[in-house]
Amino acid sequence: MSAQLPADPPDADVLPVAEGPAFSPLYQQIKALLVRSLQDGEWKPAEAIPSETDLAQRYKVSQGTVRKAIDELAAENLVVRRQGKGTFVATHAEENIQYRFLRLTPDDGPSTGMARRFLDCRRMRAPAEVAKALALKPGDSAVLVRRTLSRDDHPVVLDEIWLPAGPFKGLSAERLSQYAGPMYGLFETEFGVRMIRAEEKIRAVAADAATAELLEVPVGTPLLSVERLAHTYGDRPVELRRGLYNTAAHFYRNELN
Amino acid sequence: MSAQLPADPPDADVLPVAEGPAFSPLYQQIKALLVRSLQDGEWKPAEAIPSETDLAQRYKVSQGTVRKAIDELAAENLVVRRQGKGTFVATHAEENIQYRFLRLTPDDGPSTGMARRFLDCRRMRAPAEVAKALALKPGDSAVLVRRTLSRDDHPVVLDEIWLPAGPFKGLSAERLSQYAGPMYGLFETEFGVRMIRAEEKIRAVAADAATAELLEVPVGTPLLSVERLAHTYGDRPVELRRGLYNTAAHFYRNELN
DNA sequence: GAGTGGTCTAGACCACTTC
DNA sequence: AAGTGGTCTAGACCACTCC
Repeated sequence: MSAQLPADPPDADVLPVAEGPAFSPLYQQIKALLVRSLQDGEWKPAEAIPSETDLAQRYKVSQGTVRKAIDELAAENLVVRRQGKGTFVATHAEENIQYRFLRLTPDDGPSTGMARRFLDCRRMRAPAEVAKALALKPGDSAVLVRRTLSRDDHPVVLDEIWLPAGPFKGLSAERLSQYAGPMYGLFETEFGVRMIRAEEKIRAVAADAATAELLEVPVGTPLLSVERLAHTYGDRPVELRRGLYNTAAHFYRNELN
Repeated sequence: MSAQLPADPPDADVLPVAEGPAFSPLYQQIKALLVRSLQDGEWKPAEAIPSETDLAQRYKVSQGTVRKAIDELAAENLVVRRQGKGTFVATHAEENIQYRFLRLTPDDGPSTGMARRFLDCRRMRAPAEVAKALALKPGDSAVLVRRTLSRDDHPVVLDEIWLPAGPFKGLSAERLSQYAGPMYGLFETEFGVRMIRAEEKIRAVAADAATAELLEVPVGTPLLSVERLAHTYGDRPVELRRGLYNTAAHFYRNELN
């Protein structure tokens, strides 16, 4: 448990080793260890992690300290607590909320399902800005996926998705089409890449000719441009996505606190 | 502390009164009491609330229970903790982050200040949709404020802000202009209305003639339409705002978890 | 040094799920 | 009944701020 573990709690005259700049509380160290285990795949998505008491024994700390570590993981949506059952690794597959990261809502009624259509899936050298965003070496190759999402037979979203070719070897339009759930579910189960967190930059843009045709709107129609950079464990960027949303009958919802 | 307080903690044979449907943990009850005190103005914005030990005595619970209540208030940004100093009521005035709710970021460099210009401030009967959003009775009057925000002398945001006339009696363009900080700071200190939480609906729209002139863009330019409903304590809606953002050199940033 | 929030422990009991 | 997360307590000590 590193330098600063009390070992036997009170009045041990082993002072915490003040080794320079860092101080991190015990529960943060435990949290880091848990994240490591998640990252290493010790517990798979949708599986239960050990109980709090088990973990407390394993790390030689009190149950309350483990609890606080897990509390933070739950707040970050890395795990899900279920009273009486256990604590489970979060997953994008088999989620009731079909698209955890998609903030698009229809003007009327709640979110019904959307039909996916894959236009394209090909490998190429990553363009400079993609390489930069995904922290690829210049010359590394990337996968470009293009697809639309439709509601009631009308296309609403056009996505252009860039992925590093390395981890996503074997990704194809067929694989994508065959898989039933959300794309991030496929990434998780087939490629071992879990999306944890993302940042989006949103703008208003005019539809160009190609986009206009695919979204079935006049050229120049204002569209929402949503540029997403998604990260996996350790804040490593693993997907750059640009979505164009037709907001004639939908809106992007957000909560401010 | 209502029905379900153990009184003397373990093995009191006073069983919790199972009165129907609700069960709420002690710390939630404490939290509700604290919110009530905030709402009633017992502690003013930017003031310190009593220490955890004081509150524990006052409510006859342990310090840990008070702590958990305050933890949640801090997570909801109702209060701010500062180690060694105390816990303070959150405020929109005197905040380092000038605009807590404004998600607009310049493409280059960090967020510098924006220049405000008030175009309009007048009272009128609330239009139907405004009345509905703000839960006003039909015929109630509302205040409409219109303003722009500029960076480097270029207008970037055009806001149209609807407020219930009742709580905002005396609001005028002069008052707005004279006040230095963010508008929500004025609302807080002058009208006792604190903005706690907001929901935004975002769309892409084309600039109409009037908007185009104010934002100095060609008619038809795609703009971000940001419709915000802001709430005060108890989730009561108190502001409906529609902003039009020129996203040529700025973007709306968002974090997904 | 006194006061405040922050961490950690140990133990009891409650609520929920499963067998 | 057993196992899990959830609540609550009591007490000790640490880190930070201010005087």
